[in-house]
Amino acid sequence: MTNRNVVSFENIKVACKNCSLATLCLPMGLSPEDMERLDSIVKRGRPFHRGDHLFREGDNLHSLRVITSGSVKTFTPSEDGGEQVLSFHLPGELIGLDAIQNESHACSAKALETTAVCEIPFHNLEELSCNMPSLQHQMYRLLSREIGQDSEMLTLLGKKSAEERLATFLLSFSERFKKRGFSATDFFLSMSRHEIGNYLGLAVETVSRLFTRFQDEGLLHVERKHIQLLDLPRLATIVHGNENGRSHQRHV
Amino acid sequence: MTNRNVVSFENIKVACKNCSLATLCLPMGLSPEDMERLDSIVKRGRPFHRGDHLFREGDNLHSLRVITSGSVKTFTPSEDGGEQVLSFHLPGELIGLDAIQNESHACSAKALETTAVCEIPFHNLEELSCNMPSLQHQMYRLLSREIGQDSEMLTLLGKKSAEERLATFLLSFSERFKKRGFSATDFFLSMSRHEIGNYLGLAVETVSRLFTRFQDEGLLHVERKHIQLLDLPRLATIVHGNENGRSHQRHV
DNA sequence: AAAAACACTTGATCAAGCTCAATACAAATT
DNA sequence: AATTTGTATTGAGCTTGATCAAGTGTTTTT
Repeated sequence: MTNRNVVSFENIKVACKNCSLATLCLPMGLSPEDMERLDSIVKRGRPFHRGDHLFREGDNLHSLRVITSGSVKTFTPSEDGGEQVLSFHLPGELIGLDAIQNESHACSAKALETTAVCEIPFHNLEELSCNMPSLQHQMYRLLSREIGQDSEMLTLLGKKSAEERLATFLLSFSERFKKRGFSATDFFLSMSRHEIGNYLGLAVETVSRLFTRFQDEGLLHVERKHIQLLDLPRLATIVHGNENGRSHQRHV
Repeated sequence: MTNRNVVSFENIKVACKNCSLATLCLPMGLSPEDMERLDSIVKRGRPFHRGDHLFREGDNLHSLRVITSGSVKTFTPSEDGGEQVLSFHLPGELIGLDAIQNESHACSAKALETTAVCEIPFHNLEELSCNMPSLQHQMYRLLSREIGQDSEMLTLLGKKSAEERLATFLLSFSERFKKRGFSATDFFLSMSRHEIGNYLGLAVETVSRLFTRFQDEGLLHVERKHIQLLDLPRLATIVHGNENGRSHQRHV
């Protein structure tokens, strides 16, 4: 009873209710009591290092994972070492959702830098969500959001030009960093040019050339992975098709 | 008590347990009792005609919908009348899942031919799934499956050549028709060349040329919307990159 | 039945972006 | 500090698939 209120340093770090990501993360919108119930099934392991796999395609689904710090790429490897990057994940984002269907992971996940995650054993989560309508609702919302995001990506890959793709990519990160309390205009990208190109359906060289061109046009300053966005409004017009300046839009 | 077992013609038609799609559809895997509970919230309206909207982007989410006959395309319209086709749906498939996040539809859906649907009011479904673990599980699986399918589509649009895209498209329909008890090699596509191209990220002309070429190569016979696949194995090798014959594969 | 609107096909041309190749730069290793 | 390795940039040329244009066939409207 006495040490009920004595919270160790470690506990402060690890409880959902004390986590700065709570409003972006799975517990978003849960009542304090519900958050505590969720918290009771969450496991925090040791951090992953750059290049470590969080899981591999084909692995059994044990847990969904939430990034708490660092960043991760998910991708579908192909026989020959090639891959399709499916997404980049920042703190607060839930990964592994595509594994629920077959109880086995449909993609692989790799840490892009030193990365910490919360593990949420799926069977516990499912059981808990049965008795916690707010959690079930949150799961439905997160799954649905993922579907919506994929649809945007389909439009990007199906219809947008190379420069629209890169501008979209940069503004997406800008917004996501901002939501997490970081600068919207000055940040480091943890992935390589190769991974950016792979994700956007472009060759590395095209990505590199576009960075150079964007810099020449005064849209941004780039030095390796360090990006400073200098003209958000103009980047935004590029994202939305750039009606004026382009002679050829891709088939509508 | 006496007419408990007297089932009217209409009831036969409309009950999940008598529906030939039950094994492909939302009630898949539910016990007979659970299926009946699900059945109690399902509404069957009158059919849609070619070109009718099932819902429009921005509409409030009232119901998820399952196609029972016919076919549907979903798409995100853009200001100027252009659109990105997101998917084509056949009987047994659940649509509207991307609307859960914001309680409003993120895409529009249009009937490609005369189409009947079951409507499942989402709030009832959510409530029911709270008290029915098997239904909740099924919802998680279906949402997860959608995410997995979108990922495959990202690979298609990000990495595959025009001929790989069309071959993938055709084999996908072949398999889906087969699952529904139709011929895997002889079917009608309900969408236009334009819609196929839009979906696959290709110009109409390219789609048309590919159909002609595939026919010349003896892979299929095509006459307007009527497709006969003549060489499934060869189509399958095209899907998987066609290691032999292609000098240029897209950036890996 | 004719006209109009639409969908599809085929051909010719062009450009966006890929491939190949060489170089520059940064980080890691010795 | 020098070497190696990996990553990024830049240039030249080429290919895929888009665009433009014309023509054919089909469906709908009058």
